[in-house]
Amino acid sequence: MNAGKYEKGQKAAIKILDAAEDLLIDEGYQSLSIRRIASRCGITPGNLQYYFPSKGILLEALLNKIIQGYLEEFERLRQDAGIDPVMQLKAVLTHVITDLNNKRTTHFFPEVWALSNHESSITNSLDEMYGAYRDVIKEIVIKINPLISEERATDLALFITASLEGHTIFIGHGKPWCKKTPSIIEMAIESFTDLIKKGEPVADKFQQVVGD
Amino acid sequence: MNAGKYEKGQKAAIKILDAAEDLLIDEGYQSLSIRRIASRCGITPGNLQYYFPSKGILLEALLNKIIQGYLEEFERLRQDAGIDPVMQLKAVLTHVITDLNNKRTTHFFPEVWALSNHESSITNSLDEMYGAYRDVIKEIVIKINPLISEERATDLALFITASLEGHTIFIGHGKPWCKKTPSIIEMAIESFTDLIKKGEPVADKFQQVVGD
Amino acid sequence: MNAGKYEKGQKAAIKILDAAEDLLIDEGYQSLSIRRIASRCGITPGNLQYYFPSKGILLEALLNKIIQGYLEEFERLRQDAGIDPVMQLKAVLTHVITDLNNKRTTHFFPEVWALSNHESSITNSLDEMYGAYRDVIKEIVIKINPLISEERATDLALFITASLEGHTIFIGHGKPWCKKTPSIIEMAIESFTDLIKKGEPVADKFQQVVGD
Amino acid sequence: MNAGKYEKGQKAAIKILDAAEDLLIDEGYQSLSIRRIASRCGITPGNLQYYFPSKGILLEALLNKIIQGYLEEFERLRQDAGIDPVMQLKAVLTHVITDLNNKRTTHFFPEVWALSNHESSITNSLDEMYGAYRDVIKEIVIKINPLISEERATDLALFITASLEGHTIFIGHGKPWCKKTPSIIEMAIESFTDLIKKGEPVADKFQQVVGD
DNA sequence: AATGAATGAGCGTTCATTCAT
DNA sequence: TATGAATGAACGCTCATTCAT
Repeated sequence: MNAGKYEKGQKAAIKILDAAEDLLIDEGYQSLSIRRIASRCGITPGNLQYYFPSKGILLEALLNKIIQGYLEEFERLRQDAGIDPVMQLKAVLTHVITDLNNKRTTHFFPEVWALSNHESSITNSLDEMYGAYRDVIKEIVIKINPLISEERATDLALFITASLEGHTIFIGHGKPWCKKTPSIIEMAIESFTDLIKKGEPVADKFQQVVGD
Repeated sequence: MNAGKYEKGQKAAIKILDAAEDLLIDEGYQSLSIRRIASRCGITPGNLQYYFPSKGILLEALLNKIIQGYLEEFERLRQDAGIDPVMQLKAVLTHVITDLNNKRTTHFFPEVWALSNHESSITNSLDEMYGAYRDVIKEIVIKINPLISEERATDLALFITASLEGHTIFIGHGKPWCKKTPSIIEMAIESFTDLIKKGEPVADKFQQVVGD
Repeated sequence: MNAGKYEKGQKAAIKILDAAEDLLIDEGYQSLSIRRIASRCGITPGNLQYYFPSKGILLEALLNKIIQGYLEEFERLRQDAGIDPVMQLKAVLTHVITDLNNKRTTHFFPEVWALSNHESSITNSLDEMYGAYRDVIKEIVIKINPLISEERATDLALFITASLEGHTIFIGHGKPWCKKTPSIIEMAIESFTDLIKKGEPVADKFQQVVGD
Repeated sequence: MNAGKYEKGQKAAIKILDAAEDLLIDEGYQSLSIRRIASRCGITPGNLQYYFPSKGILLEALLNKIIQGYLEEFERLRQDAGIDPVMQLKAVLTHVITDLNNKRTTHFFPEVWALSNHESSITNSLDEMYGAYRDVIKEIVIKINPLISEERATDLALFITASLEGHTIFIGHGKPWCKKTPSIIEMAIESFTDLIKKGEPVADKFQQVVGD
């Protein structure tokens, strides 16, 4: 990327990425063409390609930019750690689930989920973001139940974050179940807290039966 | 749709939809062009368009075909109702989560999630499918906890199915957390069963505190 | 053409030509495709091509059919010969100019004028029709002014009919000068009658001056 | 239109319009495709579309260009006003009728007449041109017969210009009556001059009869 | 840093036509 | 007679990209 060498160029690069983001959110990846991005920010395709020599490069920069926003948000969530970890979990869950209703969140993630199945270049950035996300949750999990094993905490964080992502499709922006958001938040808090407090699972199916 | 009235034509229509499905799964919606579908099944674009006069019509037929498969699966799950509803829930969760690892499931859903944000024609079929999915879960929820209200059952079904969808992105085919599938299944069973058994939530945060 | 061997086939051929005519009038030659004609009369393109093996053949049949209608009209005009040839001229002019307002007349002729510049197969039918048209006028011209030469009568008929055709574009169906039709009729009657009565022209410009 | 801002681009845009005009004249509107125009001037369809983003835009530019030529011609005719208005009328009629024999005139107008019946976007430019055309004639009409009413002058101009257009089809380039052009000119001069000099028409049919 | 110009490939779609059934 | 099926070419158009200026 040629961006960022001079101030003017930095501004132009940002303008391009902003236009690209708007386009991606508004009309989906199928409509994300160099021409349309360029025309959205009033420059020529040739000029755009000076900043981002190929569409792939632009896409990568775009994803990193958006993901960076979420990473910063996760960092903020981590630092908002109150005294009571359960309250912190509630706060995080409430925040994250509520955020699903932002058009940006609702529209951005399905696009990258789909893309990442076919373009491995995208997978890495996404994985990194989800890693940071899980770390926030994992930290809280351990605070809530310090006796838990490292691996169990990892698994719980995976289970919790993955479950939350699933709600995007149902209670996201413009989705038919929007009004159920409070109920979803309540169930999430309830079930995840219980699950964390329970700690380790019973070892296997046989024991499960015996345990009953 | 001009789909085959002779046997030969029927076969061709099926061949087209199969090729389209393969292409969608393998390379994503961005690569799903009439020309590529046609060349995949060795016919000309003109001939393809004889069967599916527009890309939109083909896409609709394709989605309905795939979704039909899932609908039939849900129907099978419902009829596999054993004596013990908890065991049935376990079976369904195990089946559904395991199925996330099928390449078809892993790749198909993110594509339609993304599409449905921008093409409302797709939303309907998808909603219908998820409705049937939720009904299967809701039925089991009520069997497990007959005292539960209609609305709570609905909410629980929404919460459970949405959560499950989220795992697609993490333990699906080719995803880095595949090996965690058994753990995810265990946590799902554990937490969803508990949540269902608990029944109605306490009304709100204030009452929560008071109730304690 | 395979049409006309059996009654059923004749009907089908007529149905096709009627649909083709409607389409030509409504949407112009650019929209006159085999497929659209076929779908207009509820048959398949393959079946249409049984009656009219190629588009050119269909077009020729279509033009002949329409032109036949005008030929019959001209024949009727000729036979409506009253006692007074001047009155007959008035009647013919009034009829012909009024007919320009028929959508069929307004739309059909520009299409064939354009076509005949590039497809000589069309020119013949059109020439034949205009020949019959001129003959009607010529006959009246001679009746009005029997002293006139054969050639002058021919020229006058050409001048009159050509002039009339020109009004199609201005006072035809949907044209901005429709309401001027009565005035146009009056001027046509006035000037053509005078011109006919005047008889032979002065031979050339020099004589014109001398003649004065 | 992206028409050339550099000299090179300007030339290309002109080259495109010239090729388009040639093609329209030579082979008719049915053959006027982006691809054929592009290949006629040795560029790619993509490049052509850089200058004229859609076929409609190109067509509009093409018609305006051609019509502009005729508008300028009419302006020249107006300014060639000699002392004697009758002589000016003769000059104009001679020029206009003679011009019908130009292939461009013979072929262009039937195409746009046909087009304008189905594409309203074309009608406007054409109407404007004919308006200017009629104005030239109207001016001369008034000079020849100053006692004439405004409305009568308008009607006469309409009658004259419309009549002239009609000859396109019969004495135009390659038409069978070409050799009659001098005779047509003579009759046009004769009859139009007389008609103008006569002035207002007798009021209605009854008076016409009585008047006789 | 930015534009104008150009390419070549691909897109969805329509077309006249052919032919087995 | 009539349909269903298939072809191959062309259509208008958009695209990512390149490059001289």
